[in-house]
Amino acid sequence: MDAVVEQIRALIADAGLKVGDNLPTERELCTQFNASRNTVREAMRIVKAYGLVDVRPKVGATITDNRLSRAFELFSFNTMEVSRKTFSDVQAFRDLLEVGSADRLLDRLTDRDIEDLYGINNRLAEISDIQEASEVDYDFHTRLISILGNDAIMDVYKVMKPVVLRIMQKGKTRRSYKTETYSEHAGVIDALAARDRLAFQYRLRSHLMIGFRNFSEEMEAVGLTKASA
Amino acid sequence: MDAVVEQIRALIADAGLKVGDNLPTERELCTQFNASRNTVREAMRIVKAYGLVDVRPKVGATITDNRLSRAFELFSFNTMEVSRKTFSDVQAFRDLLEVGSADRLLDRLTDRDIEDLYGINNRLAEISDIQEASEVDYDFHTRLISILGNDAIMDVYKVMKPVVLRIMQKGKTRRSYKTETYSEHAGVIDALAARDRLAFQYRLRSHLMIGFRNFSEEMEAVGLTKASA
DNA sequence: CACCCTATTTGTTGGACCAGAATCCCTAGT
DNA sequence: ACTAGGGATTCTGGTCCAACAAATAGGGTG
Repeated sequence: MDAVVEQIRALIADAGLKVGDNLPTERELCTQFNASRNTVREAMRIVKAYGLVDVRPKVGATITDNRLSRAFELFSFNTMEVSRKTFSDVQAFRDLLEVGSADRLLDRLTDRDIEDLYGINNRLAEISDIQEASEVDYDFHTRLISILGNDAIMDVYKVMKPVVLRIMQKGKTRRSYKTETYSEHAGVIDALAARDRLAFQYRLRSHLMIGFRNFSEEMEAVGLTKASA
Repeated sequence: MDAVVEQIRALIADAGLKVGDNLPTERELCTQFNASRNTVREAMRIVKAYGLVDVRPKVGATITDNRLSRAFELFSFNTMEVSRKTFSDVQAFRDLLEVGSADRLLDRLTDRDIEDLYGINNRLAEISDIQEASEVDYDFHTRLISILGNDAIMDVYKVMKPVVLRIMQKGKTRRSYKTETYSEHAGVIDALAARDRLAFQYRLRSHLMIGFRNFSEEMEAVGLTKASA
């Protein structure tokens, strides 16, 4: 089996396959490697897990390079012992990612982005569940990051999702997301639409700080220095 | 199938299995998940590829934690060069992390940090191997990041290490790290020591750009202009 | 041009057998 | 009677096979 994995790797290397090219079909690989389809499939799953190929029905295995994504995903399996320091580190990280990338963000910003952001934010008005509201909040920030077009940053943001969601949920227990979170987001988008970098950074940073401050007080009040897995 | 992977992960988490414990046998998991053995096996290969379990004949799947080493293995595969988009995304990410955090960096900077950075950089002078020089280069930037005291950022930087090393190696093939890399680093540290934020940002950004530009030319020379999907 | 149909390919199932490691049990020696 | 050794048994992952389900790309038809 490991031999088949090695053969697939060798095939990719020897054939000089580039991103976008396709591997032979599973059944072809069976005859080529003198192995059963199950064995070839198991090997292919490994190669896929390594982020080297993307396999779709009817189309086969296409060469990709998602290795960095996989590497980050490995950390999402983390035991997730969410300490207070983890929260504060993640929040500082978010500030760096979202506020710090303002220049490039404005460079790449399109009208479509602004529409989408308004659309996502409007979903907040029709929600009555904190859990769901946090998801929307997360979607908003993810969509913001996506403007950068940087897969590495997106992957990292996705990995942090569980922690970010917890921060958001805690932050929303003490205030109304329908008014405060909504208007804060709207202010951020308005600044974007006006291409006002300073306003964007100020409002976004304030938004991040407010949520986290509420969350911090919450933690101290309940005495939660550690959370679940 | 992906569902089975998720079920296995959930099983590990919910049962509170620790390293050294064993999962149920494949056949047991079949009945438990209502899936065929082949499907369970494919899922198990993925979990194994993620470094979460170590599976041996007759003994079953034992919980382990090889995730970090797996993350590095992803890139030690010589089957494929890291894609250009991955490189450029990572480099942009580094710029954001290192240059963008200048404010907080200067806030937390201590004399000890500066000493350490000079010390690391001085190691460059006694090195004749590009591989080793890249390690020192990486150590320098890691030490810089460490000033932030942010574990989340440090973890991300560590995961990117293989890619960053490749960028550095490529960048060093065309110039002398003993003179150029060394003096660029020294300039960055000097700016830090003088608490000159603008100089720090300018020099660090230039340093990052130079390495990447050299690398880009290298790739184009070989004809690798294609990006990932 | 839009719609549908078919052939191809991956996804999943159930079964079978093999090799080897762990375990149990029987035997022989003390 | 007790223990150590060795062999038989059993259990488990590893591989293979044949068939069907589901998805979909690509062609054919109106």
